[in-house]
Amino acid sequence: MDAAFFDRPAATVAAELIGHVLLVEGVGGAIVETEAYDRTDPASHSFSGPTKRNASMFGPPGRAYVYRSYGLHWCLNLVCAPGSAVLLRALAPSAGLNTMRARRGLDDAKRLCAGPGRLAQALGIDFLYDGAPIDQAPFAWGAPEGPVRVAATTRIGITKAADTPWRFLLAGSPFVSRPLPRR
DNA sequence: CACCAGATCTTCT
DNA sequence: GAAGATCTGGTGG
Repeated sequence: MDAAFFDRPAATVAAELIGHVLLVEGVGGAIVETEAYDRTDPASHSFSGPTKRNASMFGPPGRAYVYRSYGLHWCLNLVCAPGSAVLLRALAPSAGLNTMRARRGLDDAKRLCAGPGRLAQALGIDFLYDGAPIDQAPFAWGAPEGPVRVAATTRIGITKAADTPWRFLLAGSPFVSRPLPRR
């Protein structure tokens, strides 16, 4: 998993990331839910051009873009082709469970990393990680451990481009933030 | 389980 | 001023 992997359209990377294991300081698990945002996407932070907040999205691929959501949560993105990024929305926790439980003040593994704010809190992500290279320590990657079935659906919590099917999840996973809609 | 308010930062109007 | 890539704890069915 080197920087070149991320130097492609965000939707491609978002789909391929499903099932890969991500660890930060040895804490994490398999990615089960992602969303893609790009430069031409009205829902994206990068749509209106660079700002102080989104500067990382316009920097080199393979870095982190961390922003504050609703004034209190951190959200972790992986920067892809210029102006695009993948939002990490959920993990299936497998390493450092007790660390995540302590950070989240919660026992239930199904809710430890189910949602972008929860995931960032469980992994100890904050603004200090903004711009950090994700192909180096403290980040570590592992290949999917079995067959991966990826489902695509619409993204959550947005009003613009609400019909764009750029949310990807591991079919049948109990660790996603919200289940795949019926039909 | 559905709905709702509150917390409170960054950008844009 | 208002809206937003959210989460939590409350109330009510």
